[in-house]
Amino acid sequence: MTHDTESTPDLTRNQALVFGALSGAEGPLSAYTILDQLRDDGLRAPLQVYRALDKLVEFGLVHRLESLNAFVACNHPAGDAPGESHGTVAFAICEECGGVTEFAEQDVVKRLQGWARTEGFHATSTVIELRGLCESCAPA
Amino acid sequence: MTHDTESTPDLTRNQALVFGALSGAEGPLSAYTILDQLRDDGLRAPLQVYRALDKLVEFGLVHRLESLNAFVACNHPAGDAPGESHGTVAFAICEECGGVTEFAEQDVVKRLQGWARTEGFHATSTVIELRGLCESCAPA
DNA sequence: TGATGAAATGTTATGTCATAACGTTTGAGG
DNA sequence: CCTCAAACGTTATGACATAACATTTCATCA
Repeated sequence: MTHDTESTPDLTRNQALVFGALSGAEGPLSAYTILDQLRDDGLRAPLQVYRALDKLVEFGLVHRLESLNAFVACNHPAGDAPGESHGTVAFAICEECGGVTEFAEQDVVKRLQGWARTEGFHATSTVIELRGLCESCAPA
Repeated sequence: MTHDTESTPDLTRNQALVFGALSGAEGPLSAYTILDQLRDDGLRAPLQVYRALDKLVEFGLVHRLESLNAFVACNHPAGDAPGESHGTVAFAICEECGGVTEFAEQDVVKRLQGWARTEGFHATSTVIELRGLCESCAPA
């Protein structure tokens, strides 16, 4: 144990390898793409990657993009305290360059929570993903 | 041609079969579940279902739930003119009973559009899905 | 009427994403 | 040291989706 008030937990070897692959990537990666990149590091089966991904998502270090069946390293743009990190975030996914922008729109989340409250729906997770073209890739 | 100002287009046989299966279902169905239900009607291959689904989604009669890899018949709760039907809608998916509630929160959409505008992101589609427990299934 | 072209269809094969089930290894704490 | 939970390794299988190619349907129009 590396002592640890409540920050990022120690990663196991496989978790570190998978997180490294995602951190170094320009965009989202599928589990099988990650596996291919890590063959030389000893990973051999999809399950090794999926198990690491499950944990990394649980730790909040990685996000799963539902509309892509792929994963990205978390990159929320600024101040988050160690204890309680982020809540719901949204993603803008460029279909041209593959780039993903993570953002938090508190008003959006509040509105959705409001709807849920009035309907008695108890949300455990929320998916918000925009698909389209980023500024660089959009036609002039 | 059944003349047609700009309402729902005529469906082909396969499209009608698939739409019928989704309309009759209590919750979302996967393409393969639909296929199984339509074997007796002559459907034999996944592609027949996927092609029909593509069209139905294009027509706005069916929605794809990204976080479930499944499909539901559209059921937006009220007034929509024939010409321009709905824009972005959101879904609340109960993980206990499988029920799906479709809803439109215009403020949420506006906020996301606002973010996109300021970032220069040109969204072509938007996914909003809440996962959790519906009122009936939530613990007392 | 009958040529024609776009859309839909039928079929086989394959690609991609994800987990079940089993046994083994690792390592912190008693 | 023992023990137990967590992580790991491996094989097999399940679930979701599309490529490629041949054929049929049917509204349009010369």
